[in-house]
Amino acid sequence: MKKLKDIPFFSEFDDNLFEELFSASIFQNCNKGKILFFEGDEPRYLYVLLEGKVRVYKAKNKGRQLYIHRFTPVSLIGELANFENVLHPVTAEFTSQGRVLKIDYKKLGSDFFKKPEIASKIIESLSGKIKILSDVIHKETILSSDAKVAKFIIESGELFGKIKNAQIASLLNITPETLSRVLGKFKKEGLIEIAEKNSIKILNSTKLQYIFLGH
Amino acid sequence: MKKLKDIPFFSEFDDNLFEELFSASIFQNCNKGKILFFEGDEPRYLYVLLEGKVRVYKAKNKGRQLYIHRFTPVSLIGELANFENVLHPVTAEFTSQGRVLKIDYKKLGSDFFKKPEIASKIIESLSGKIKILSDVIHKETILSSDAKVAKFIIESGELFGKIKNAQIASLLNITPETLSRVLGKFKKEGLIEIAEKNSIKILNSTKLQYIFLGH
DNA sequence: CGCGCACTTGAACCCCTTCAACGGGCGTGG
DNA sequence: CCACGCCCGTTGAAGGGGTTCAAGTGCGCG
Repeated sequence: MKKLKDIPFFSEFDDNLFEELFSASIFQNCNKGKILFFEGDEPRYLYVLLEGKVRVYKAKNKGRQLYIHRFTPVSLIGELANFENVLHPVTAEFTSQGRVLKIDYKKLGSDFFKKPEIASKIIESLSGKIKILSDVIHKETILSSDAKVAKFIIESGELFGKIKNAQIASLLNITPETLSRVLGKFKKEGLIEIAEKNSIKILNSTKLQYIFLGH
Repeated sequence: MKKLKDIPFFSEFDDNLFEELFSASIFQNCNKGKILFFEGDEPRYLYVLLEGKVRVYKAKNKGRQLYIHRFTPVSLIGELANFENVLHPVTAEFTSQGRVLKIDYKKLGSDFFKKPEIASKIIESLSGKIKILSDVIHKETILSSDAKVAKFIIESGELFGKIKNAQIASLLNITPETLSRVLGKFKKEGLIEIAEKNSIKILNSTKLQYIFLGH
């Protein structure tokens, strides 16, 4: 409880609030691979991610996954299903060692979420998620693979060489083959070049930008 | 102002709240086709849809649109862009005569949204939107056209015959040709039949269900 | 009766995936 | 130090699902 108060997320909470929150919650350490909830699960808890990384995705055909987002501390996870009383629309899985505060929200008073400090955290978290989902929609339904890759190179180009291309492909929800072909094309057109250790150097960022904005 | 209080949405608000809200707001009557904001616009107002219908969509290639949702009264529209301070991710357009309350949210006190009655409306609205967006993601990235159509027949089958198939196709974000082919296939497989005035009769709802759930 | 609009049908095409084979670098073991 | 094997990225060819474009069909309404 001492520890919790040091976390910026909770720092504005007063002691009563803490008492109530804490009495309905437990801490849980999680290993890599731990599933907080599966897509389609009945919601039971609200999670506050305190340490580690959590990947959120939906299941697609043939065991493939639609990558949605990677959460880092401090984030609220799984609150939608609670407020809307629907099944979890996604699966949440730890991709590293970590720790969550697991809140049995049914034990909380019904007006707990109406307290300004809490409500404002919730609003913040929900809007953040809408933004994430809007982005996913934009990427998955509007952008071509070329555009996705161009965008990724500009925004997160430094990741090339640090993680495997197959992982990048899965962040972009495309196949490694497609990623390879697009990179090949960009290289041939002189937009980028592959430097040592598979890292990428941007040669023509204007044109890259153009690709992901307009086609 | 009298009128406003009769609307369930506002009925819990006390007079002070009303005063503040009202001082920052104007009513606006809107014709069919009126655009509240375009995708990419800087957010300036928060809208409360009081009458009429508002269609929300994103622009795709070649003038096509990605249909997201149709709002009916009473709904909050455009609040995301305010809270997250991002550009509007969608376009909002009246598809009928209607009326909005247009709130210049910058005129509101910074803690206006922290008041329990308001916060709780906001939370409600935001969670509703997350649900909408999750659904869009599910439909657009997981479901095949067959599955989309099967789902639509089950959930909104009564619309066939009432509106044109081309309109249904655009709700499903598929082309009229695809819709026609899928309906033809379902008919040939004995899942549905076309009754008078282009309406649809379900012959095998189990199998339809199966198509949109599992493939 | 005939016109027009909506729906249908066919063929080509596009984008991406899938499957399969290949190639190249790197570490490990001989 | 070389050779092997493995992993990862590459490349090619085929396939699939939907769109696009164009032509055909049927039906209601004047």
